Amino acid sequence: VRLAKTVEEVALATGVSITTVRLVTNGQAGRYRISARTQQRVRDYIDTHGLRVNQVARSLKLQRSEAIGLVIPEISNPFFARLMAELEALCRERGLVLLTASTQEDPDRVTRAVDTLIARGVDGLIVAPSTKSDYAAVLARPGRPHLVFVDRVFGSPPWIAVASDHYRTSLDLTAAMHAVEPGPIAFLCANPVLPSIAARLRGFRKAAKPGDFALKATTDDVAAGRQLMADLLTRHSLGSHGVLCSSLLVLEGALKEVRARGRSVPPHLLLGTYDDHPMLDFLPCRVVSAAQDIGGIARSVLDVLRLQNEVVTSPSTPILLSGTLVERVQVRSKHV
Amino acid sequence: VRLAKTVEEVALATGVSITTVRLVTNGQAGRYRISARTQQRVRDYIDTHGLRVNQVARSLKLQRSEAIGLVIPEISNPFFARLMAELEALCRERGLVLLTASTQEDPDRVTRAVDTLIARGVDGLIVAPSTKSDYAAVLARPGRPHLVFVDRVFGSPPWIAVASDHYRTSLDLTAAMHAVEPGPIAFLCANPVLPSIAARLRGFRKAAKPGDFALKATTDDVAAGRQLMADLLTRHSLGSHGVLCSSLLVLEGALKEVRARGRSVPPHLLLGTYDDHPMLDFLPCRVVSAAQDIGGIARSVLDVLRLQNEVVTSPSTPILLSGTLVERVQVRSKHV
DNA sequence: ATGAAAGCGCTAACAA
DNA sequence: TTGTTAGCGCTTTCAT
Repeated sequence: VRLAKTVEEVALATGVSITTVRLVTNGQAGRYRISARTQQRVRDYIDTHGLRVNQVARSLKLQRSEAIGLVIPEISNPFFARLMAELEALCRERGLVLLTASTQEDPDRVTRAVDTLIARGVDGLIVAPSTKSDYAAVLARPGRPHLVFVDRVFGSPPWIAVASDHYRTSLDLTAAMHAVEPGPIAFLCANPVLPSIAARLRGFRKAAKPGDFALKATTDDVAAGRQLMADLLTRHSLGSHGVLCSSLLVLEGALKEVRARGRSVPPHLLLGTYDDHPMLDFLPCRVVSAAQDIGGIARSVLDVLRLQNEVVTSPSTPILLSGTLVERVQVRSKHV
Repeated sequence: VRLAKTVEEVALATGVSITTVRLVTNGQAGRYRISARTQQRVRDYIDTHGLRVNQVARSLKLQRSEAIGLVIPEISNPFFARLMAELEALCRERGLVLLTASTQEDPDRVTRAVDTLIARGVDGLIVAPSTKSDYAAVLARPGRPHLVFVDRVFGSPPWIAVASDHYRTSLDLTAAMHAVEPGPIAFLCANPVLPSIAARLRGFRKAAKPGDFALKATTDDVAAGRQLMADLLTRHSLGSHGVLCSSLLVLEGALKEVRARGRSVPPHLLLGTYDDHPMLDFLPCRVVSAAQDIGGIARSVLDVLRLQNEVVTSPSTPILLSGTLVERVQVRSKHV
């Protein structure tokens, strides 16, 4: 591995001052009329050895870090893991570094994470909040990093937010399940206090047919899924309904419960879930899932995030991206 | 949300100098005999308003950032996602921030990522390298951040590395599959140039019985899994062998190929895979998987990572952690 | 018992 | 055409 040289090393090696090196690399060489020969010498050296400037000192001087902060509830949630991956890739393209903090859905930790990231001088903040809180303090102060909310749109915030259009997706997903299989649908629904879950529930109710019903939990995790499936099985057998899960974690829990009872998933079962994952291929039954456009969300977020101290634009309505249905419902021949 | 005040704001509000505020908050108040009354006033203010020091300036002064860098091939790989989550949690406990860069298995990007992170002043580096490269330059320079390798142990490095004991795990996993089902095992093996894959292959060969065989690919991704399964199916039917996949990505690809052929997974199939994932619950067949102790790896890494400019300890052999077999092989009753 | 001041490495205006 | 310098906000030593 050849590690890049510092500015000082370049200056020493080429026999010019540190200022000259920086003028050349900043493209200010023309403005200050550094001689072509000097420029070439510096450039040649850097081309072969590389250049690494101390970003800490640079950040202090410029009051700008070329870093942005991401605050998410949980890295192990596949949605947030992918969101983070997409954002990281986009940031790298733009020469930015992404600082990620996870908060385990603890509102206190969200505040602390935001504080930590501001202390580190991030140029922008992307936050998936756990509760409806007043972040006006961050947004109001001029010179503070600009903040964009993602995934969770509590109420109609006067600040900018990017999320999937869960309501519409839910309409489509419910309709798609009905199209595949006329039987009734049981909706295993995580805590509808979360706005994304609430939107999904509204969409489901709107598209529901007689016989469809929802069971609700008080969290959004695997345990909630187990509980919901347990509730369902006390009243019905698995084959009698389509089952729609409000998130992959709920689906995981629901199937864990089935396993725990020593049962297996009937191949004719119709399963629906929000969010998509390659491992849904593993399921032995028919599955309709609603993939979020995570790449699109990441791009939108970076588009609206103002990294310079620009004038914060006036309050705006949330940016909603539509998802894509993925149907794994083909009839499969018997085992290979 | 109440965001913390800066040192200057605290000093102004309490009517003392910035120095005094810092002496109090650094616990140096006794040494410099700040009056109890002053201390109390400062503390009270901070207790109610909070304090946020500019970490960028602090890092520049102290030549220490309380941040560590993590360089991984791919965030979307569940193993690395979880490793990152575990490291992030441990770092937060210790007041550290984790900077993560992903490199898509591109050795150039690894070097650039290391450079970027050093430029940001990280106190330590954790790297999952993509190839065997000479990182001696990083490790040799005194005053440079200490580097620990994780997951990938190329050769017998003269520097410290932490990984799972893939060889032993592979022995156990192969043996466990034979214990469940006497039939032969086909090992779908990703590119064995990766040291973890190579170790798994060695373990498989050691524990293999007559009739067992390995098919090899040239990458470690979903496409490799599809190809390997395609190869297998040209020669054999799915029911005739246990199938052992060298990683979850290979398993994903293998099952994608089965689906693409319009086939389904026979319930009596015995599947084995390295790495565990909750969604393995989704599979309709018997599964034996080998979970890595990712939490243990994260703890080990942070234990051996020297954040201060301590004397780098002498070359050491890799730290190998054992995994845990997870068997999903119980006979399940018919569908609920 | 508290404040003043230097210096971390960089940038950009200004001096030479 | 190139070098010198002030200052970003903090820590730490020294002066008051």
